Formats: sequence, C-alpha cells, structure tokens
Amino acid sequence: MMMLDSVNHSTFLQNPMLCESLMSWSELFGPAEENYFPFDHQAGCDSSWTSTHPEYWTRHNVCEWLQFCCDQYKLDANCISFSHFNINGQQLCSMTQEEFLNAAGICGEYLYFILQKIKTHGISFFHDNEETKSSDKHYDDKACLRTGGVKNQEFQSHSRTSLQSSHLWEFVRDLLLSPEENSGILEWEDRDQGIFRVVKSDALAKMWGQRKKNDRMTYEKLSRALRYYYKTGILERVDRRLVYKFGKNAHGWQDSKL
DNA sequence: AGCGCGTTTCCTGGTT
DNA sequence: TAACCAGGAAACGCGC
Repeated sequence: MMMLDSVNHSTFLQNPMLCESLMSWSELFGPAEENYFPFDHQAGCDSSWTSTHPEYWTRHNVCEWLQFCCDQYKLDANCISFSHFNINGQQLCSMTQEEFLNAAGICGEYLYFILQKIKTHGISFFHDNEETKSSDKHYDDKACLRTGGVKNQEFQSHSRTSLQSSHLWEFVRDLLLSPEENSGILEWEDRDQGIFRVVKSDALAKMWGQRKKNDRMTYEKLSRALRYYYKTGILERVDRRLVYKFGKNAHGWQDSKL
C-alpha cells in the first residue's frame, strides 16, 4: 500500500497513475469500498489544489487537499468518511459546517475551518505565523490553525516537498514518472516490466543527496542502498549496468491505468 | 532507553 | 583506468 506522503508536487499528480496511488492511500484508512475515490481522468490533468481556488478544484484536488490536511494536521483519517468527499470543489464549497461534521466528525470541524480560510484568504492563510517545527506537529496544530496557521514556507514545503517520497525507491519511481523533474536522469527501458535505466548517475545521486540534505551522496552509495532492495523484492536484479527493475513489492510504477 | 528500519558510509573484490 | 556491481559490516538518524 502506498503512503500518500510519497506523492509529491502537482506535476507528479498530473500523472493519472499516481492519482491512483492517492486512492490507494485513502484505502489505508478504512474499507476500500467506502473510501475509494473513483478515478477521475479529468483530474489527471489538473493543476495543484494549492494554486487553484477551492471552487475550481476537481475531485482529485479535493482528494489532495484532504490528504494534505490529514498529513499536516494529523487528523484522524478514521473519522473521515472519504466517500463524502468524493466530490468536486464546487460541491465541497457548498457543504455546510454541519455536513462537514457529518462527513468527518470532529475532523470535519477543522476541515471546514481550513477550507473557509483558504476560500477567503487563499494560501496566504498560512502566512505570517510563528515558527512551527514540523517535527512538533500534531493534532494540537488546530490551535495553530486558529491563530493563523503555519508559515508560508512550510505550507509550500508541505504542498510540494514533504509529500515527497521518503524512501529511495519511491523517489526513484516518482522521478521516473515525472518527466518535468526527471530531465533525462532516469529512463524507462521496459515500462511494462518496470525496467529502467539510470542515465545520469551523478545527477541522480546529487538529487537524492539534495532530498536528504546530504551533499556527500554519491551514486556508489546510492546504488548500495538500491541493492538492499533486492532482498525485499522492491527491486529485482537486472544483469546490465545501471539497469534496475521494480520487484513485486514495489507499487505505483505501473502505467497500465493510462 | 532500546529497538528496528532504511539507509549511509566504507570496504574488498570482481566485472565491463 | 574509470565506472560500475555485489554484498558484508558497522554506523547513523529517526520513529515508535
């Protein structure tokens, strides 16, 4: 099951396959039938919810927003009836506070509050607040919300960066699926089989190093980490230089839903 | 405080 | 010779 925090950036979310990963994430929080977000092909081409007024959000954007709120504010996703949020932005904006409460209990209160703030102030809602360490984030951040939210920088970091892959293989996968960010660093060799090639090994290492805030990262070390994935079935060995293959325990890389 | 996980770092030795 | 691969060993940072 793919954690949503491994999905990042709006450009990634333009990929319908990753959109499906969002659904998988939602399945984490309860029975699949109830929480499943039907795939919206339209949504696959949307811009990020962060750059769009809520009224224009698609179902996919709503999904993103919901995910962000859960992730950022540690809302108990078990309280949320995701099927109630299988709606577009217009429908979301027309929901009353009571409907939010019905749909998400106590979390609905905060979701409603956050939405109203975004509707009226956009993401500036998150501006001008006291320094808030992300490591300290917890449910108590609702207090933070009431008093103005997190810093813009942090907001952006959460809408772009911290939703990014925490694991190397997810980072690699997401890079493969993001032509914009990939820029020739990785290349599919056989997409159906999940075989890919590292084209620019140094660039890959550098990018991974940036992600981990480690400027001493090298392809030599990165590849050692990749080789550990052979044990766990995340990757399978391919007997060619710089070529890897996703294993049966890797997910989210398939292109079959396009 | 201790533990497990996912690396990171280093290394030896082998291959392309 | 440089770049890469295989995998052991130990250290490390982090979350629980």
